[in-house]
Amino acid sequence: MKITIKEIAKEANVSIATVSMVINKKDQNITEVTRNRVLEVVKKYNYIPNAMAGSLVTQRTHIIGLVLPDITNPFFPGIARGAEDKANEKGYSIIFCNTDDKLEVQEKYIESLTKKMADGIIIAHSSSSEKMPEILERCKVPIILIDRDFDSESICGKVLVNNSKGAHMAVSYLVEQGYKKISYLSGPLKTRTAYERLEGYKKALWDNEIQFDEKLVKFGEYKIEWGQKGVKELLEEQEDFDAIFCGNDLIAIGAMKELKKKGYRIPEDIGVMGYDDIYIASLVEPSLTTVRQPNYQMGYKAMELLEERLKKAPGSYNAPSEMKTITLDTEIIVRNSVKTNKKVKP
Amino acid sequence: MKITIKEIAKEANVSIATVSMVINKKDQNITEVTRNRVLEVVKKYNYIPNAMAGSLVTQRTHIIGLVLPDITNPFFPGIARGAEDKANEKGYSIIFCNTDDKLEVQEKYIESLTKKMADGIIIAHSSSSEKMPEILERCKVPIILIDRDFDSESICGKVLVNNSKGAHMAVSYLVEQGYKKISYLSGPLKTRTAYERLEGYKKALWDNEIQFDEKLVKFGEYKIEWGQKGVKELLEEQEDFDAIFCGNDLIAIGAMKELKKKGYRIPEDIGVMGYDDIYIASLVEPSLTTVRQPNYQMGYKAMELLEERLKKAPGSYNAPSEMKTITLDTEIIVRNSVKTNKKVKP
DNA sequence: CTGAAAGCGCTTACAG
DNA sequence: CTGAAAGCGCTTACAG
Repeated sequence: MKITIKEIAKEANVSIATVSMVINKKDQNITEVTRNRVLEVVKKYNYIPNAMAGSLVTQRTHIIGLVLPDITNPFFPGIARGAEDKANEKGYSIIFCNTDDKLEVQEKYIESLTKKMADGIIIAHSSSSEKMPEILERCKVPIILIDRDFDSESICGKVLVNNSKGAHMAVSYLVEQGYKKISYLSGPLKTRTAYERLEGYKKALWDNEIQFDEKLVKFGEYKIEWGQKGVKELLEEQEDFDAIFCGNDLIAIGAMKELKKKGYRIPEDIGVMGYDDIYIASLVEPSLTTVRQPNYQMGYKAMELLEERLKKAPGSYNAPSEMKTITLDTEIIVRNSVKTNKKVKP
Repeated sequence: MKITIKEIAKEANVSIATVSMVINKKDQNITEVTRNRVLEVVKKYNYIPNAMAGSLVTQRTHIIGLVLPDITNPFFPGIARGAEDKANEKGYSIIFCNTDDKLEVQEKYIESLTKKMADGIIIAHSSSSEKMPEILERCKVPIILIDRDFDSESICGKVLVNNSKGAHMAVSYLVEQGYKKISYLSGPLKTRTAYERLEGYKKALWDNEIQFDEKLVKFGEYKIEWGQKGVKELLEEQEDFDAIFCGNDLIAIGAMKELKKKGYRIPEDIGVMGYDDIYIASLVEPSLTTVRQPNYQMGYKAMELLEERLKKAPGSYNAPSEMKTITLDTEIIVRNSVKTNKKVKP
């Protein structure tokens, strides 16, 4: 069936050791002539070495496990793509797994990855659980955490997003545009994102010497409907607001819909900021200004971190002192072509 | 470092052959006592066998390559998820690759998968190329094609979508609702999808004894802007139409936007059908009726096909006679809560 | 019912 | 500069 190193060696009249060296470019000590002879035979038979056999002796598979809740959730493809790009660059392959945020499933995948001798694991850990599954604790390979923070001895790196800073940027941007009474239509407070963004919102107000008014902060769901409802509530309660910082893009879309329905112009009358910069937002509300999550970067950086770790000797993997955390910043995407008339004077 | 079968065997006072048999459940011939002794030691040391070592002798890695243009394109996560679910069910892992529709990249990935001894490959082949890359032709493992058709000896299965039938269903649905002058706002005709959907559109008209009118068919891009522009054109040209079948959801969104702007009510005055059923559509136009692509099914079925093939002996893989094609049907997703007043009488 | 041995396809000291 | 040999961690006939 498939041709092996043995056949190549025989055909080229050299030992398999020589073939191996030529193929792996460890051939400083091989004559030009021999090398070429080998290379020719390799080409002639389209010989592709069996990496698994090699892995068995090198103890490196160049396989990385990427454990995500669900690739179908628009949040994750960017991460996957980033990780895959970096992996490819460095000669790694990525096995991906969908856990649906279920701990048993996650455990099963970790075990499968362990069996298949993955060199490392990048994981967006299930938020639902308070404790790291035992199997991860026991896991012998380097683990990089993404997006969701978590403390554990066995983690060798983290790549997180600065939600608080993102919110701070968003609110500061609104202030810069001249808005002063900024409402926050948040997602559910029990989510870490909502909480962190609330912190950023408060800090931005503080930094700009704007009084925090809790009546302007409302908690709902990360859905379009909540954006509509939230705006309705604000209007009904006759709150005095001139801008809305929305917990995510869906809320922003809902808010804009409702505002437009009531006859407000955006951003002239009322400013609106989204968060997450999902594809949909730019299609539905082409003028929506949003905070973009660095998803691609997150995946890319995670893989980068992992690769650096893997360059080291297997022994020194999980020294806790070696833990590295990267916190990525978000970015403001301004799409408003219309100028607000609330611009502050320079 | 990691414990091996040798240690387990020694600790349990049996040979490694026995341990292997117990672990792989080929233990019909092993005494209850021996088995338990082995199992105990396995548990004690949390022994997880090295699958790669096994693969070397069984010639099966239980790794499948999934080659896609770009996981970031909303069309693909569903496919990936479907494939992964089935793979997981059957004990396979999936390595995923993004080719960006570039042939060189695709070749590189195929080679990498070959090196890593993937048992099979599921591929959405780059549309840009006319010929199958040589490396795929040479590829020794079973290959399943998804979404994009292509002829090649080395293909052992295909999972495609019946675009023509999908369009037929969509147009028939509109007819059923009482609409009679149905326009088709298509994507670019050079794409296979646009062409096939056009065929379905024509056939549906024919089957319902409606005269085909080429002035009602317009080709543009798969974008919101084209939906708006297309409607504008139809109105300006004073075409007589009472429904629009749109080439995809984005076009449908644009069309609905424009129609509403001009004061038409949907679906009372004018019916609109989308195609693809992307997430965005249901958010933006909650009442839009669409044709749903069976993406998840496509991935799932592809993996199923592959797994069946892999159960057979390695020798019989690529017999062309064994080629199986699965054509999946689309599904109409009706979201209109409002009833059209054009309903045909029963 | 269980074990000794061969072998999967490589890499890597080590000798020469 | 190149080859013989050991070994990576398993599975699988084959003996007994």
